[in-house]
Amino acid sequence: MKGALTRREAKERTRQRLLEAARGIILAGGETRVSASNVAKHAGVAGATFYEHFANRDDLMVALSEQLFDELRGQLARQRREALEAPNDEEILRQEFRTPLELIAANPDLFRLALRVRHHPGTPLGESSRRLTGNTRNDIVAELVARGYPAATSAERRRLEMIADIHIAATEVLALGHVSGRYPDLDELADMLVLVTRGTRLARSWTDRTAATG
Amino acid sequence: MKGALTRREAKERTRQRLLEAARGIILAGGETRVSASNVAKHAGVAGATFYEHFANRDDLMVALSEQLFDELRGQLARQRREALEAPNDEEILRQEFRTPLELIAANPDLFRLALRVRHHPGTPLGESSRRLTGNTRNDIVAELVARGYPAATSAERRRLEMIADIHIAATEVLALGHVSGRYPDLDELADMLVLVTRGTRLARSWTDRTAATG
DNA sequence: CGATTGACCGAGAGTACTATCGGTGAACCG
DNA sequence: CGGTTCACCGATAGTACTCTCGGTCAATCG
Repeated sequence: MKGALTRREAKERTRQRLLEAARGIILAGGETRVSASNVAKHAGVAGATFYEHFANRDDLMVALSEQLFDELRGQLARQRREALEAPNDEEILRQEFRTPLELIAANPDLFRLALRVRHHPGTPLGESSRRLTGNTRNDIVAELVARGYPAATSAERRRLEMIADIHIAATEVLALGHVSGRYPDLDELADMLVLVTRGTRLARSWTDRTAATG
Repeated sequence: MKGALTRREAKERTRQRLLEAARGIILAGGETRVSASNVAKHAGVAGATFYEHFANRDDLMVALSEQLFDELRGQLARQRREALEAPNDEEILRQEFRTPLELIAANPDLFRLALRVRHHPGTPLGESSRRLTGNTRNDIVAELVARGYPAATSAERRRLEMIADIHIAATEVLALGHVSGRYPDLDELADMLVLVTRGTRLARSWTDRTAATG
């Protein structure tokens, strides 16, 4: 049962070794070093074996991208759902910022990777990273609607997206400061992010005045 | 004077052709296609000629990085200085957001490039992009101090950096939405960014309570 | 004008990677 | 147990790139 693996098990094990090798290389910041030959070398298999498991480099990247960000996406969604069940007071809002901050702080390499590849169009990693942000934005918009923000007109919905974008961007930039060592205290970051919501909250009372400000 | 170039002029012209070719390739999103041979081909010179002008690929990237972001950095600094001379009312704050938004909207490829390379450590483009953000952050911190935000303790100065980070991140994420076609109205974006400052402004009255929130 | 310099070039050696092909031996199956 | 399958491998053709070297010829200089 242990020393004797079936062929199928052995092959799956090799595939995971290849994925792990690629994951290690890429989280260490070596996107460009993720080549079929280099991944095979790190996984301890011959170069030709790589092509028994993946059609080409891109095929590996697709599989890896999903594996890399899927877990993070799941955790974020779950934490957000849990927070939504609680009463709607200030401390809960604060927790809603704390949990993603903690998640990021626990996975700094993965977070840096997400930032690094986000604006790379046409790459599997970029797609996956943007999907993560897109999901989060949708969740936040839904929550804003639940909190009573207007979403009747397209202008109002666009504004909710803007607010969500700002909340995400603010969270990320402070989290980056944290993993870079500049902002050590997560509580302070969460407090600051709550203040941001105090500002964006004011948009709730905007009348619909499509570009009629000047 | 026109058909007859001195040797020095001709060489400088070839160098600029190489830089322009590289610029074109890179702004089109082809970082990986910026190779000595490809740049030479696009510039219409032989591959060997590349090495008459640059020691290697990285040498070109250093020169290109400075050229690419220096102009932008200069424009940003100038606009910020102009805005600071005006009286300190709401409309001026709004203009301080509008001008960078307009600058970004006028240079979408350059903006996307800056985002794309920002988190790439050890590359000349990354360095240059981060230097741009760093300058902007310093400018904003200085302005916050001028507006009366406390900056006596290191905790207070750190908070000013956090606020500056948030203002930059919010500006950038909305600008990205604009160049992506999601947020067409720059006025609306500027209004939203002013609201963000209404939130972060509340941190001005924080007493110094180093991680003493819970 | 005659000699020299140097900007440019073609050719090519060296390197790294992709993807394929035929072979090998252990797992698998009847 | 004997034949078959297939996961893995070594070798290698093909591609793209880096960087160098020696040659060419017009600009430059005395």
